[in-house]
Amino acid sequence: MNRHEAAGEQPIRTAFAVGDDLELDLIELLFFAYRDFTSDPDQILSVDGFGRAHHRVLHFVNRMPGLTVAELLDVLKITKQSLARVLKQLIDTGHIVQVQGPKDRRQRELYPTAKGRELAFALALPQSRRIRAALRETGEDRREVIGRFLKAMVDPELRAQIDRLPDSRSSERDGEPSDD
Amino acid sequence: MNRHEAAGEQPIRTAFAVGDDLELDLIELLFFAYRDFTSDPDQILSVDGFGRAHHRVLHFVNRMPGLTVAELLDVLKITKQSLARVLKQLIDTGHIVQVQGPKDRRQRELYPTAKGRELAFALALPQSRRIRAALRETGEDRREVIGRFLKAMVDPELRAQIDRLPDSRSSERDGEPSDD
DNA sequence: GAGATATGTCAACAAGGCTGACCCATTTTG
DNA sequence: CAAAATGGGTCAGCCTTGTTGACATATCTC
Repeated sequence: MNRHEAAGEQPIRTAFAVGDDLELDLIELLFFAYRDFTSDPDQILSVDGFGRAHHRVLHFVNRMPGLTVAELLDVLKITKQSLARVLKQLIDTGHIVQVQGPKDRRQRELYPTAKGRELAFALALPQSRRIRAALRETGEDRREVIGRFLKAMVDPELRAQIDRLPDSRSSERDGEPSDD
Repeated sequence: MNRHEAAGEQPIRTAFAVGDDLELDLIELLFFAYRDFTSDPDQILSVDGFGRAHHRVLHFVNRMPGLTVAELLDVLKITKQSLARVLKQLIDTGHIVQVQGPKDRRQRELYPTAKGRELAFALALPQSRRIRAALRETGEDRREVIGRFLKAMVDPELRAQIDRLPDSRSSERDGEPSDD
C-alpha cells in the first residue's frame, strides 16, 4: 500500500518527452484512428460469429480472387494453422470456395461466392465512409498525400506486395499470368 | 459431392469493386501500415516478456503521469480486469508505481519510474523513426495534414480525449492553444 | 450509518496468434 | 521410376489479451 515508493522506485511526475524528438502525437493518433477504424466492421462481423481474422481473409480473397493459400499466408503474415481455423469457417458457411489449381493440382485457388462478396462489401462500406468523411475534413485533395504517407510507413520489402494488388480503380487480375 | 463448388456456391472470378466507391487502397494501406508500425516495439517487448497491452499502458502512464486507474481505463477502452493483469506486472517489475490520491484516497495515481520511462522511450523511438522516415518521403510539410486526417478518423466523441493529452511539441505554455 | 464509488481480485471463457508433429496428394528431381 | 520436395490440411497444446460476472475492501458523500 505504501511500500511501492521504496528505494529506486521514485515516481516521475514530469510529462513524457516534452522536448524529446519523439512523434508522440502521430503515434497516439495512429492508435486511436486504427482502433476506431476497425470497430465498424467488428459490429457486423459479430452477427455471423466472425472476427477480425475472418474479415482480413475475406477481404483479400475478394481483392485477389484466385489467390492460393500460400499467397494469402504471405499477405497476412500468419501461420498456416492460424489461417486454417478461420478459412475453414468461411468455406463451411459458403463465403469462400476453393478450386483446384489448373496447373498445379496441389494448389487451392480461393474465390469468394456471391455471399462472400456481399459480406466483404458490407464490411468495406462503413470503413470507406469513415475514410471519406475524414478526407472531407482534411481537404479532399489530400488523398494522394495520405496514401503516400501510409505506404511509406510499410516495411520497404513488403511494399512490393501492395503494388501487386489490383488498382482499385482499374483493371482486374484474373487475366494471364505474366510469366510461366 | 465433397467438391466445394456445389450448387449455389459458384466462385466469383472478377476483382473486387472495380468501379464501386470503396476506399480499398486506403483500407489496405491502413492495415499494412499499422501492422508494421506495431512490429517494431513488439521485438523489444518480447525481451521483457511483455506484450502490446503492456506497451499501451506504459505509454499513456508516461504521457499523462499521475492519471488514475479509471482515467486509464477510459483512454484504453478495455475492462478493469484486462488492465489489472498487465498493470500488476508493470508494477511488480518496477516500471510503474502507484501513489494514493491526495484528495481522494481511494484513487491510485499512476506514475512511471525511471525504468518505466526508459522503456517507454525505447519503444517510442523506432516508431518515431519510422514516422519521420515516412514524412520525409511524403514531404516534411505534410505532418499537419496527416495529423488532421488521422484525427478525423477517430470517433468524434473520443476526440476530446486526444485534445486532453499534453501537446508533445510546440508549447502552449505561452499562450492559447493553437486551434486544431 | 447507509450507500455510492474506486480499486482489486477470483474464475471462467473466447478469439486469434504461435509451435511442433504428421498426413496426403502431387510435382519435381536424381 | 523411386525418392524427395512442395502445397495443403489437421491434431494438440500453449500464450496473450480481450470479455462477463461476482465479490471484497477502502473511502467518500449524504
